[in-house]
Amino acid sequence: MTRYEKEIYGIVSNSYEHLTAEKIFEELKKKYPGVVLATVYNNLNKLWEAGMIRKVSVEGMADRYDRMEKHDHLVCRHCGKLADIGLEDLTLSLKGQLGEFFLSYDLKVFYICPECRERLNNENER
Amino acid sequence: MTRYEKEIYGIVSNSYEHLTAEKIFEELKKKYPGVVLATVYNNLNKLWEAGMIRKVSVEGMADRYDRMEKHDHLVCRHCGKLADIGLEDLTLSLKGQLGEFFLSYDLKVFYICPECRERLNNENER
DNA sequence: CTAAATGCAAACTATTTGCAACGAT
DNA sequence: ATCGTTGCAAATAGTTTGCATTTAG
Repeated sequence: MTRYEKEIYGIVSNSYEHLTAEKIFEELKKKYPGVVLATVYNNLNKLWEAGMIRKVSVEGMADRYDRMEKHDHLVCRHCGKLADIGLEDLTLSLKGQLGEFFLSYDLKVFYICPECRERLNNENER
Repeated sequence: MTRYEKEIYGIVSNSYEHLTAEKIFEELKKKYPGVVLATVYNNLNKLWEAGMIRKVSVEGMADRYDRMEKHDHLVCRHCGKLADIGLEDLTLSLKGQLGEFFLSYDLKVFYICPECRERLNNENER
């Protein structure tokens, strides 16, 4: 594992935010000002292919990177922000339905986040 | 509803494939050779925002457009192809866990599709 | 010493936007 | 006459690639 790979893995897997490549790049630059964005992308892809980090894709937004630890995502339909949520594990049920062909799953739940809800309420009251 | 909107809605909602904007564009051109890709994107977005079609986003691939009818997706981790699958409906369970804030959910199941499985097997036997 | 990792710039893909012309009410 | 729709070209965002250079085992 190279310097950057290790560093990027650390950033992604220790964060509870859902960082874009750009954010990770900014973070990494604090310690290694010389690093370029392409290197970040290359390492993110390597880590993803090695199954060490997750990539989270939501229509219209840049991909986010996330720690592996099992959890699902809430996605605000208003502002696009992600939040973690631990829902019932579907693995067994899916394995039952699909057999050994099952690899993994990705469950996203759409909602309106508390901040957006509040904002919308305020706008309506006026 | 405009000509193109209607046409595009028809293409997407009558197809069991998971079409990209590009494919829809090609389809539409057969009937309306003058249409441009930007118009397709604009109409797809309008339809999506109106809740009339789905947009399916998988990391690294162009977005796919799909009919609304409730179903989940199998995604091949090898070739990226999508397939429909009807899994147990999670709506009630999620509403129970999240309350009225719940809007909808998106469940993708990753696997290796039959074609890729076969291809991989053949390669191994050699 | 060698192979892999990095920097850099350029390429590329998917998608969106601004604006002028057009078309339907 | 007006307002939304379209064509067009250009812009943008996100991401990948090729190649020369550097770095690490």
